Amino acid sequence: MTVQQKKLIEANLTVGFVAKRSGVKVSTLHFYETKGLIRSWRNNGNQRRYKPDVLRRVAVIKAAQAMGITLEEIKQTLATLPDERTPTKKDWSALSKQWQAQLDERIAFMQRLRERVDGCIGCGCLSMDKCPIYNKDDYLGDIQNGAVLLNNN
Amino acid sequence: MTVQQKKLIEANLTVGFVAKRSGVKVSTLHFYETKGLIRSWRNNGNQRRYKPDVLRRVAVIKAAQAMGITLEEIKQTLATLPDERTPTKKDWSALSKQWQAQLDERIAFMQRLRERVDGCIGCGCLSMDKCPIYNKDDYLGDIQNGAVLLNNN
DNA sequence: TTAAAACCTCAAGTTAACTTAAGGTCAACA
DNA sequence: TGTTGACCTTAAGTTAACTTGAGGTTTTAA
Repeated sequence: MTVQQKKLIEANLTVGFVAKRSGVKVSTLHFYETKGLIRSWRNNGNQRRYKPDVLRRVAVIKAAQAMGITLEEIKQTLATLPDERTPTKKDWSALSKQWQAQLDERIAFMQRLRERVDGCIGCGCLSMDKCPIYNKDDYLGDIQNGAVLLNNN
Repeated sequence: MTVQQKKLIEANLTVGFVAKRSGVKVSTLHFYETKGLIRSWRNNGNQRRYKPDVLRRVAVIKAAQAMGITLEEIKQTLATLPDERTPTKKDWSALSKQWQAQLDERIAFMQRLRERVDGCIGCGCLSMDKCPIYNKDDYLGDIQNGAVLLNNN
């Protein structure tokens, strides 16, 4: 049995192990901890140790980010998970529900935007008086409080 | 006839006018200019003047941003517009086509993500050995080069 | 037991996309 | 003709989400 397998079974994960398994850097885990998104305890030598469910947490954080949710919002939502016990299926389900709705909204927004792009940006009405694209009340109002997609490469 | 109407007709827009009409700040227009996204010439008193099509350009920039396209990418795409003449319907159409495809991709990505969130984050398989969420090759691979949505409030 | 690998903290750096500030010039209108 | 509002430039500040570096300690494995 390797050390890592042992660690896994003992449910007592090192930061390096969590980093490798979750696909984020050690520095990111440190960072998430300072932001209150994940938690750890320390061993005798002051090194971080994690419960296995941190992996799910990180996965959820990443998924939520990919949906366009900020770390701050994610933190808020993760805070609704139980503090004392390990989250159950039901707990994670509730999170999923919250973000589902947001995601639906964003998809709808993008679809409206696509129509707009198709219908308006490519349209022939280059006159400033007539083209709705020139009217920010009509056009940008939607975008103002909408979503922004970014590449994270 | 107001001064602004006059300006419009003379096709010789001030930065303040463009800012108001396009819904961005004057500093943003300055910024876009330094980034090569829009252009202006100067009057005798060294003040910026714009052609009316700058309004469409800014609108297009905003729309593209809302689709998750970075300013750098937008710049690349805008560079395909003709330099010498005012862009026509056809020119803008071509841009629209390029971004349509990207937008479609992103929407599809989000939809996959939603399924994933629904099926996986909320699922019961909290075991690290079995749940695909713990396997970054299977799960995070998609996200790695995917999109990130942010609020821009 | 000892050297390398992994870990620690804290401060500073990074990128995108802007915004704000300071200090000065120009233009519009009463 | 003055004064207020619009502009100008340049530099520095801002926010999110991390990353990098320096200098030092702990663990692991041969």
